[in-house]
Amino acid sequence: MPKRVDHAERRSQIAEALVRVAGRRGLHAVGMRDVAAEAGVSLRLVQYYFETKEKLLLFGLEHLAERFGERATSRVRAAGDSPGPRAMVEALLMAALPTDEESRTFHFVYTSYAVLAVTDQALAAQPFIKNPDAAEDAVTELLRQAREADLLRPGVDPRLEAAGLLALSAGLGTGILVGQRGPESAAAVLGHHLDRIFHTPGQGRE
Amino acid sequence: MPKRVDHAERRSQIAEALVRVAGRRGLHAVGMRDVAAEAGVSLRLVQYYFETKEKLLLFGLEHLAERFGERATSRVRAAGDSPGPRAMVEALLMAALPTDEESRTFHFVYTSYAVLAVTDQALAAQPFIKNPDAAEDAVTELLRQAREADLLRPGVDPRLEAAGLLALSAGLGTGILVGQRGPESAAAVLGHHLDRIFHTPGQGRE
DNA sequence: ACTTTGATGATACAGCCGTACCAAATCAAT
DNA sequence: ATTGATTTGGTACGGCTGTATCATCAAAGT
Repeated sequence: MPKRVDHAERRSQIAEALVRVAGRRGLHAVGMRDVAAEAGVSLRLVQYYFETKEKLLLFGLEHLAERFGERATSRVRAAGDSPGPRAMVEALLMAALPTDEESRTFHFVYTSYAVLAVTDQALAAQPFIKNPDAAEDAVTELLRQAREADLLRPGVDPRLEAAGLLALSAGLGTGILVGQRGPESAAAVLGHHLDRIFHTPGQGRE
Repeated sequence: MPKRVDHAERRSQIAEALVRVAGRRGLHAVGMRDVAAEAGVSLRLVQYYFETKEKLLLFGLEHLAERFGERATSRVRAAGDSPGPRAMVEALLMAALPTDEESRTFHFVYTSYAVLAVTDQALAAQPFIKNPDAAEDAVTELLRQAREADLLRPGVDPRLEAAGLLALSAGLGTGILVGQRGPESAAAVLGHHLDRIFHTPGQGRE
């Protein structure tokens, strides 16, 4: 048979081009031609791999979520060989904050998707419930493990705190995005709440 | 002289039409023709009061912020004749949560504006820094008053907690918006954090 | 080597968008 | 009644959008 090209990789390349241009000019302002130009291919090729724009956007969202997942796990691994629950939770939440350019793009484009998803059923279907729910489950589980290891202050409800931490991180993130708050300030607030939940290793009281 | 019409009121009527249709179909999908139809006027009239779409959007944002301010103060007043700081803070934060249709529209359209503002300098200029900063100042001041009245648990930093509460409320709000979380769940998380900050009136411990 | 199949490029089509222009009503106050 | 602000209607222009059509080019297997 003819030419062999890895379809999945081509689609990923195009999807990353979509994310890049969306991060620069906003998702609402992204056209097929922009994506094609950013990816360095022809408009026709974008249509060839994604027949319609809706499918492109959908795949772009999946790709974005996947890339963020990789980033998050990479951050967690960078926290040490066998990081404690606190370090893992902190790495997880900090990875979601738009501090550097990559995470800023991620947060921005993802929020744009979220806004679109409110009125677009096709977008809302999968990721915007399943994805944060998974994160909440993960953090909840980490807090449970921490509680068993007696790393938490007494009276801490893992599920409630996990939900709060994630919502807090999201809110701080958009605060940074719109320029209301600096990354340091957001990190300080987040750190304060982690201190509130976790015992400080060395001392009993802060 | 000819017909006397209150320009400010007409502009407000059109702006509310903009908010309504934006709440239904999304801000990105709003056109001048849609606004005109929703307001029950001609397209020409919309151009008459707002020469350009950008000015219409700008005024729509100001109008939205103003309307939300009124709603918030009304909610605070509804909390009682002389509500305690906790009731005021709670009313403030709860007013921002998209529970009923009105607040849902507000939160949705406002978030849409925030996303637009990231790439649109004209939109970002005023409201997205000044506005939340004012809210943070207000909550901070309320917490300070509460601390002086010995209503807070020891070791509470008003500014830090105010920033956290507002970011938390914003994050929970978008969580509700995208369908990840119910209003009750969000209210529970928020209430938990208020309990954490404020003393429960009757008892020393929860 | 050639054909088949995949990949690519250029062009064109409707359709909607914001904006603009023109002409004609409508109505209150002088 | 004249004046002038207000409102409406129609109509049209570029420009952009997503999508479709046509033709072409490259490679792999019988």
